[in-house]
This record gives sequence, C-alpha cells and structure tokens, in this order.
Amino acid sequence: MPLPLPPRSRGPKPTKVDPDHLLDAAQAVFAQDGLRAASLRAIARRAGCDPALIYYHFESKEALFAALLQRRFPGVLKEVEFLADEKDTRSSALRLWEVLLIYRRHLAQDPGIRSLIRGEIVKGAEGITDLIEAQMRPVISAIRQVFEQGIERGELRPELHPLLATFFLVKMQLEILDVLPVLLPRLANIPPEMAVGVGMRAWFDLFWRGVALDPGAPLPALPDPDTR
Amino acid sequence: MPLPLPPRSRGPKPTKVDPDHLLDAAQAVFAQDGLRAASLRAIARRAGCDPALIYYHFESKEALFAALLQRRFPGVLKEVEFLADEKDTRSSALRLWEVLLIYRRHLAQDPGIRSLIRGEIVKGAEGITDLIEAQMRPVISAIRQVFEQGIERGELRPELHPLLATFFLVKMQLEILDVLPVLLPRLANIPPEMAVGVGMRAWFDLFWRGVALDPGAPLPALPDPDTR
DNA sequence: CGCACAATTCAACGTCTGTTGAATTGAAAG
DNA sequence: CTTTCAATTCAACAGACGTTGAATTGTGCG
Repeated sequence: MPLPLPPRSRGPKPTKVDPDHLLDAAQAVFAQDGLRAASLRAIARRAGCDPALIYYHFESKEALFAALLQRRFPGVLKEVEFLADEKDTRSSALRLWEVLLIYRRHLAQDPGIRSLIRGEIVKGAEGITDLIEAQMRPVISAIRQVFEQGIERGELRPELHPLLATFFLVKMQLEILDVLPVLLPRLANIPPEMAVGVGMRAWFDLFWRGVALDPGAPLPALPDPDTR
Repeated sequence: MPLPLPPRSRGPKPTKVDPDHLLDAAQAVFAQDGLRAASLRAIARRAGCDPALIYYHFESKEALFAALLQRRFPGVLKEVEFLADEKDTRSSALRLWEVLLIYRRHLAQDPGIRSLIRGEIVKGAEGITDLIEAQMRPVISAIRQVFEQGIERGELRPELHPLLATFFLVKMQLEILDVLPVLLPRLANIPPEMAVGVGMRAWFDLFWRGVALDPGAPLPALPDPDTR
C-alpha cells in the first residue's frame, strides 16, 4: 500500500525547521550515501520536511555540502590558535597531546563525512578542495607553530619537517577516531568504546618518541585519558 | 543535437572486451563518482561497450565493486608473507621499510578507490566490511609477525602493541600515497611526483624512532628511495 | 481587522538509474 | 555447409533524481 499520507498543511510550522537541523540530517545522509548519491529527498525525509524547503535555506545540494564542510573548522581553529600562543610554556609533549584532544572533542561526533572529504581531495575536485584548503590552512599553520616552537626550545628534533609532522599527527588522529572503533573490535576483541582511547595513547607514545630530541625522558602525565 | 550514433553491430567484437578492462573502467568511474552514484552506463561508456555486457561478466553492480576490492590484495599478500618468514634475518628496520615499498608497488596506481573503502568500513556496511576484513586479515597478520619477531630479537620495544603498530605503519603509508601528492604541492611547493618519496622517508624516520628499542642506532641505508 | 511577509508544501519537468529478456552475429566445431 | 554457442547490443521497465514556480498559511505589525 502506498499509504497516501494526508497532505501536510502549508505555511510556517509551529516549530521552525532551522538550518542547523537540516545540516544534521544532511550529514547523516551524505555519510551514508556519498556525495553524489545522497538525495535531497532523503535528507528532507530525515529532517521531516519537504525537499523544496532545502532550497529556501540553501542554494543547491552542493551549497548544502559546502555549509557542512565549514561547520566544524571554526571551533577547532579557535582552540588550536589559542594553543599555539608562544607564551605557552608547557612542555611540547603536553601541547601536542592537547592537539589530539581538541580533534577528538570537535570531530569525534561525525565519522563518515571524513571519507567523503578525503575522496574529494584525492581526486582533486576543484571547488571543494579549494574550500577545504582555505579552512584547513590556518589550522595546520597553528599546529605547525607548536612544532617550530618545540624545536626552538630544544625539545624536538631540529631536523623535523614541521609541516609533515603536523600531517602525521592529525591525519592519524582522524584514522583513530573513524576507523579504530570498527577495526579493533573485529581484529582484537577490544570494545568500540575503548578503541579511541587505546589507539590515542599508543599513537602518541610512538609519535612522541619519534619527534622528541630526548626520547628517553619520561612523558609527563597526559590528562583526560578517556573522558569525553 | 543528440547525434544518433549508428547502431553498433551485435555479436562478438574482433577483440574481446575482457573483464579486466571492465574493471579498469569501473575503478575510474567508482573513484570519480562514488559507490552508489557510479553508473553502469558511465562504466560501459568508458570501456567502450554496452551496459548490458557488464551483466554478462558480473552479476550486478555490487559484484563488480566486490571484484574490484579483491583485485590488489593477492599481490600484496604474497610479498608480505614472504617477508614475514622468520628465517629472514635482515634488520627490522629494513623489513619494515620493505613493507612500505610493497604497498607503494601494488597500490600507488589506484588512488581514489581507497576513500570509498574507508567510507564503507567507517559506516560498518555489513557485506563490504566483511569482504575487506577477510582480504585484509592475513596481510595484517603477516606484518604483525614482523613486529613480533623484531621484539623477540631485541630490536623493537617490547611494550609495543604489534597490531596497532601495524595499523599505524600501513595506514599512514596509504595516506602518503593518496593525499600527499595533492596536499604537498598546495601547502609546501613540493611537486607531486616528489611528494610520496619525501613523505615516506619522513614517515619512516619518525616511525622507526618510535618503535626501535635503541633509536639512536643509525638506520641502515634504505634501498629504492625514489624509483617506481 | 487587514496587510505583509517569512516559512512551508505541492506538482511537475526532463533526465538518468539498475536490470532484464530477446535479438543478433562472428567464429569454432562437426 | 550447418550447427552451436559465446559475446555482444537493443529496447524497455518503473522509479528516483535535482530543481523550480506557484500556491498556501501562520504570525506579527499597524
């Protein structure tokens, strides 16, 4: 039975469908179906409104995705710029660990979307890659400063390439956030909710030994191991 | 003008369209359009045949993608199992570097497809994740043995988690192969054809210091820096 | 009350989708 | 020469797609 659904009344609803709610729905559907296959009808269905309403708030499907892209960067950027302040005299180990925590705080909630972004970057899709680069560049730049300051202070190996070190640190953190919760339960009997914590600690342990000038020096206690 | 294209003759062509050629076309289109949005018509167009022919060689679109998935694993597995032979007495540094080279040899040719795989894993798509796990498990297992042998021989830190170390080593190599050739030219004036070489050396330098028991010991000369 | 307007839905468009059953044809086998 | 069969194309299906223009309705202001 096609179940013809009595026509919903037109005009404003009692509670407005605000654009942010639309973005939530869009994120879920994009993550599930992919950039091109995600349908506005599915997004509208999930948001409980008509597809045409999306065009009231956004110019097109592509613009909707662009809005989604720019959603999390400002929060990360703010925290990471604060962290890069050269008057911050905490040890480099603590500050780099903090980078991982910031990423987890802001990005753990939307897995799925990152594979799309990665795909667009890898195939070099003009518009989207430019957009992502513009958002990402200041974040990368701030983290890179933390590395440069660490080198100047004699805590990190002077032959480090700060940009590549930044890439390694954060790229792996994204893989830990997205992939490990699926992989570790399958390959190692580690429950999904522990996967990120275990992965982060192991990664930072390895990474720190890889970048520190004196890797023997014991790591300071790293705060916030498993709280979310 | 729709340009009505004179009907091509039916029946076998002078040169058969073999399934491997179909897979090449499928790979390009899947990488470009995504798993669900890639159309059999686009794949057929690229392969120079009719969409219906795909159904002669493969059961469905999904089966075509599954065939694509299983394409590169056997080659990697063979090399990596050979490498894991416990009678191989070369230094762990050399053997782990060899892992990176094997990955580059077999996987550098198809970027684009990996983001799709990652996406399916992250969203836990039943059938596909199982398929990938089945292919990946023996590869992971072999590399993990190299770590375990390294620990036994006193070359690697005994507190290493072999599975996570394997994950870190190969996951980053995939990011280096796929992402760096796009990212480094944009952020650092490094030409795309040098990006992979630069990235691999920086990564292994960091990684080795992170896993070695005596990180001070100089790395042996690592072969095959930039040949393809 | 009446007016303006923001927020919403409806209906329709042309196009593309995965898949299938039937038709065709060249070459190999007898 | 005929038969067989593997390899290929064609035509058609019902449904989904992004997008748009017009229609509707609740709310706040005068």
